[in-house]
Amino acid sequence: MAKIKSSKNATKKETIVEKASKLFFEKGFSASSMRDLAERVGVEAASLYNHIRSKEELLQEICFKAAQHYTENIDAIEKEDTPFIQKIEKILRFHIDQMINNYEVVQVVDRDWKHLSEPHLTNYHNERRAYRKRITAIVEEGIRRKEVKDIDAPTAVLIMLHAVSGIESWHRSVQKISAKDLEENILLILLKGLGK
Amino acid sequence: MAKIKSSKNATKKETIVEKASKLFFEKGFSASSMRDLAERVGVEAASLYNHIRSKEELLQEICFKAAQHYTENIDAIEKEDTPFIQKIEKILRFHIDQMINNYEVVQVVDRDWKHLSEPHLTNYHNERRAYRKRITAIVEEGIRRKEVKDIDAPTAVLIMLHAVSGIESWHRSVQKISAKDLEENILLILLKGLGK
DNA sequence: CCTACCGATCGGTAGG
DNA sequence: CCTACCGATCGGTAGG
Repeated sequence: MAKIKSSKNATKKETIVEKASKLFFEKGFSASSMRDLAERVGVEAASLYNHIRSKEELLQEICFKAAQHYTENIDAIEKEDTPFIQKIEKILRFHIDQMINNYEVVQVVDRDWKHLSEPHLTNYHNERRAYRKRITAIVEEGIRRKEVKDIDAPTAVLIMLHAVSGIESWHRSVQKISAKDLEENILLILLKGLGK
Repeated sequence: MAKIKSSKNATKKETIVEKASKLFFEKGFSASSMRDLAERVGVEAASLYNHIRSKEELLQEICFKAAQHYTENIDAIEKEDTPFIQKIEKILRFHIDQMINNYEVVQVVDRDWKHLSEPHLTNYHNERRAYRKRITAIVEEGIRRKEVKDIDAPTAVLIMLHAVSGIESWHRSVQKISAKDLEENILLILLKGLGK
């Protein structure tokens, strides 16, 4: 409930992780240097290591915090007693919201999670697979109840999750469309299709 | 027409670019070293520079060759005298095919084009925008002719292009679904929607 | 195509 | 939090 948004009462480590998210988003994890990061934080590179153990720890923080956020959301949706097509809609709305309001983190996680080292790499990979499986189960139940078209559920999940990631480009564009309109358009396309 | 597919009569430079595509796909452009690449090609790192000018030239080759391929396809589709909803379907089929049969290149281009230096970065960015605009124009004409739902066309294009990129995960998965079934499922979802 | 090597930069540590 | 510095690795060149 207590959402801290880059405010002054954030830990120094939190500040570092936040600056790292933006840096990694802009340059990618591998092309980002600790000296780059230190400059943005406003200290010397060596000083960062009083708050973090390594560059990779930053990536771990980013990836697993995001994963936890995703898990909490799917927990809540699974518990709800609503039609399955509505659960799918809520999952989509959550991902759209994340991509609009937390896109640096989302993009870094999607693009750079492969740079995690073991055992974190395997752990993260498993979390990712588990998350997709839970969404797949919801889609499959939706199909069984005739609320969803008879499609291959894992394929549908891949499309749902990746279609939404396209909004990243929206941030850089002229943004002639509002965030709300964007959300409704995406839902319309994915739920009802492009064709008339 | 003459498609050479990693055959023996490829130039040494072509071999290097091909190996680079796979390496960049696996590790990302920035995390790939020329010594990595040299080992895969079977020579010393210094020897690569008899065939290429720099590491970045490899990325340029990959990005602009792909861009040319995309442009040729949209050229052909624009010329066709078919319903616009069919043009959209053909665009989708082209991208699905690329993602299934040429996924290393597609992924490298999408993930690492930002590491191009000027003036290539701007050139590539412009080509990308122009390509999307041409697809957007097709979607808009489809809407005008009532073949396509009345949606925000740029948003639809973002979704189309990114939804397809989700298939990359399909490669890593168990592949219980065939390429043909995958293609038909994607088209069904994007053209007709998830809902029943 | 190789050996030998360059300057630059990297992530990270020691010690205060 | 800083100065000073480490070994490793990077992209790339010289010269044959």
